[in-house]
Amino acid sequence: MPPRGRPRDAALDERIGAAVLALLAADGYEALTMEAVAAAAHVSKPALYRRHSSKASLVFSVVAARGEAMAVPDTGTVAGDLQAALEGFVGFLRSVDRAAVGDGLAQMVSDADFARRVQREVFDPDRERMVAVIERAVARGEVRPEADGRALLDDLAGVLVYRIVLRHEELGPAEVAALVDRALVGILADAR
Amino acid sequence: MPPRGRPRDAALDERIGAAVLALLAADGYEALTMEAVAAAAHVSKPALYRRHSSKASLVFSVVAARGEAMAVPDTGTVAGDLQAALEGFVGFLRSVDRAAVGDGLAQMVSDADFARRVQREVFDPDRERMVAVIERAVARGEVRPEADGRALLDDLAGVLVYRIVLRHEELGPAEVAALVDRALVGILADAR
DNA sequence: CGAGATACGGAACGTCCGTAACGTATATGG
DNA sequence: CCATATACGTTACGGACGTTCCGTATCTCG
Repeated sequence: MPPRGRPRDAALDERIGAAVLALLAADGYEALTMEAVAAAAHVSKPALYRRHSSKASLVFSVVAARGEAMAVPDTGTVAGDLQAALEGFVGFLRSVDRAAVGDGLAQMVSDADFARRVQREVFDPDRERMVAVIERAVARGEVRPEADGRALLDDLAGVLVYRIVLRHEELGPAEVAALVDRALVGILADAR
Repeated sequence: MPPRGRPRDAALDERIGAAVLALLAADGYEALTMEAVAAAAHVSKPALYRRHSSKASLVFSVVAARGEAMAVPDTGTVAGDLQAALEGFVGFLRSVDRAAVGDGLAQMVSDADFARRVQREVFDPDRERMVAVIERAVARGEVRPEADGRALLDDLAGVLVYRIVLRHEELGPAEVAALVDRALVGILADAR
């Protein structure tokens, strides 16, 4: 059965999304206020809060909807693949508005539902795509088959978030390579 | 030469610290407001902000000053030491007020100075103490001497913060053991 | 001893988030 | 057609952070 009362106006969602992206591009997350979004989208503030329970959730929803999936590299070796993917991830983490990330992380920390949503909509899909890198390496005989690819990728994601977002480290190719080495040394087939 | 004008009253710092701890214990970080701190400490709000640039910074300063150093275990094996230390760290991360952690992380993300301070006052000292665990293992011949202990410990800290604080995972001893395994398999001396 | 610099308390202010109240509009179901 | 449920806009409000102003107090330097 369809919902009871007056349906939501889908045009408002589009205007809201466009307004968020425009304001974000113009002045960044810090200067983006809910009132400005409402005004730019020609929408009332209550209509905004009916759709998005907080500023962090609003921005996340809009950006995640437009977000592109991570590209899965194929360089021929698992080390090369991971290096390329991680450098891409590093670049992404550095390109994002820090205030937005901070607010989003804070929301994740104290709101488990929001954290699960971020996980499901952003991290899990990318991780599932990246598992192919490990599986290919196993098929090539490069990585031992009992290796836990998902756990490895989770570890790498955690370390990168920690070092780049929280510690403000400038992670260059050499540091990424060292990280890949530490992650792979235990699961490569050619025991050294 | 001593500073020019009227000196800060150290008694205020003490009253502020006591007030923060009392309010934190009573109602948690969420309910703690700057005005309540000022009132409980019999201090004006400007005096509060002269000492601490934000609520996150205030609470961090007070809590970090009372914070105890992490205990360095000595179980006889590097795996046992890491297991014990990480379980202690897990318990600590779970015992802390989530709202406070979220606010603190957000501050770290967008304020590099604050992030460095947290790093220097909390993470670095514990890490430096924990390096002894790796060095003992190297001395015993359990771990290969070229292993980078600090990098290993940073990796572990990053993964735990990511999984517990951001992903809300319930990390039991088995998961911690699996994590320790993945971290150690590459640097143990008995190549398997 | 005076001048300058800084701290203190009190009070008010600006800004922003998120919510509530109220009247109007648009859908479904009987 | 009418009752009910929900959406929408306008407006106002409450709560909290962080700042500013002002008069007063307490230091150091000349």
